Amino acid sequence: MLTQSEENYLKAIYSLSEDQNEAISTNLLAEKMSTKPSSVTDMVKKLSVKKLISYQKYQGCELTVVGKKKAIQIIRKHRLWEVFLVNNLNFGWDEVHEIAEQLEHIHSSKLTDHLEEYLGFPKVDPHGDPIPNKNGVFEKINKSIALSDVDAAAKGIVVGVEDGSSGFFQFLKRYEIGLGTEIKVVEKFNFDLSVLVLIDGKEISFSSVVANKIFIQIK
Amino acid sequence: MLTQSEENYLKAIYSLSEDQNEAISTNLLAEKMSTKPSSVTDMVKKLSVKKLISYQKYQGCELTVVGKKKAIQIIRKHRLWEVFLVNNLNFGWDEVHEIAEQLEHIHSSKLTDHLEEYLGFPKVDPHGDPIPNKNGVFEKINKSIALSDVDAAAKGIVVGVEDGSSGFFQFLKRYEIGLGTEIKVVEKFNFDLSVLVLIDGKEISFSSVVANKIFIQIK
DNA sequence: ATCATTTTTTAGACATGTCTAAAAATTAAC
DNA sequence: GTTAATTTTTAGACATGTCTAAAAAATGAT
Repeated sequence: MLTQSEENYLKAIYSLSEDQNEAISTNLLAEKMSTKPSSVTDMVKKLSVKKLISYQKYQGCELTVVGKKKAIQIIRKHRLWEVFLVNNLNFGWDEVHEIAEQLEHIHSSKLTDHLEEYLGFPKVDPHGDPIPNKNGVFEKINKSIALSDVDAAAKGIVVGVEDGSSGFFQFLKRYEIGLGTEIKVVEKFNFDLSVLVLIDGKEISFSSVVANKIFIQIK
Repeated sequence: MLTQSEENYLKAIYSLSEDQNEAISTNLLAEKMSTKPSSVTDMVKKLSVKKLISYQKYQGCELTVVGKKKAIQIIRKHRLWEVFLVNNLNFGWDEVHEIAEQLEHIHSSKLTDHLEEYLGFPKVDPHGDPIPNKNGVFEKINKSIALSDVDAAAKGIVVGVEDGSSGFFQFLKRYEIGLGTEIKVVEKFNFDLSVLVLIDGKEISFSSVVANKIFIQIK
């Protein structure tokens, strides 16, 4: 039986491994876990003994097949609980994360499976992230994301805009933006939350109001 | 924020306090918690510093008003989750305790309240135990219990029998047992799970099959 | 009222998961 | 390719919650 801390490390390693193919460095993992590198070294040794990760001194760590399965099962629980909280208990999608962080550590696969069935075998959670099935299988979905939430340098195509005033649609028309338009985020400005983007070779600055309403899918 | 261990101690002290009015002794609490008296002493000191219990060396402990409120809130969560597991997720009433022991430690009063509403403000859990409301108020219910589950020396009146074969009703008739009949449990035998009871001054031995089907309410 | 038994507490230990400070290994710079 | 900067590990510490063994207090017996 894994402790909550061990489970959280597995989840963090899994998450970081999605963004890069190499082994996860101690420092990177420490930052992700909001802890110190020395603490990470200790934990990484323990998980290595348990064969959940492979780890060589100074070489970072990687999930083993077993470790990856464990991580996916935790993510499965997290996302199923988020669906329950939003769909059944009327929580907003933005307030469920913290509670799901706790619920994901409940140990009972029967509970998870019954919950999944009760929810009607949902494919994605309220944030659009895919939910692994009982066997850990899930589809990699390129979910849409608001321009305001995209990291700088990201490139994608417009897959949706928030239904808004006709003024907003005029705006989109003026800049020749529609579904399928390719947008690249050049820079983001924190002082006013505006976003500088590149569309068809032209640089345009979007206010945060606009950036919140345009959704792109990153390729 | 209380740790799970602290919460479990509060719950145990509350539970023991229901059966007796005096302070809870260290040994009794140790047995309830399946731990050693020395561990209890340590924890009891900590809870005392936090003003959740009153404790004097060698004099046992008692919940303070604040401690009692915390304990009741944990029990509230436990019982609400049991209702959810049985009513919504199709668990049997006998397999939910362990899972509820985990769920009761999720920290979010909003979650508890939303869950309660979602379940339709149930008054009792699947075992017939009352569920405290948001303010910790609940009715003390003398719930019915099968003869097979009653402790020796308990006395009560029959409030129900499980619907069974006509042969069972013949049996009840033969012994002049019906709703309202007073039954006292004299002794229980583990080797065959039979129960020796006293009805209207006569001693009768019930097989476990029968004891499972007769429900009494203890006064 | 003293002695024996039981209960409870203390003292010291261990495991988990964290930290700081210092040492060691790796990587980068010239 | 040696030095400097960075990364990572080690060593030792601390808090939590547990334990064992021994001491202290309370209870019970005569």
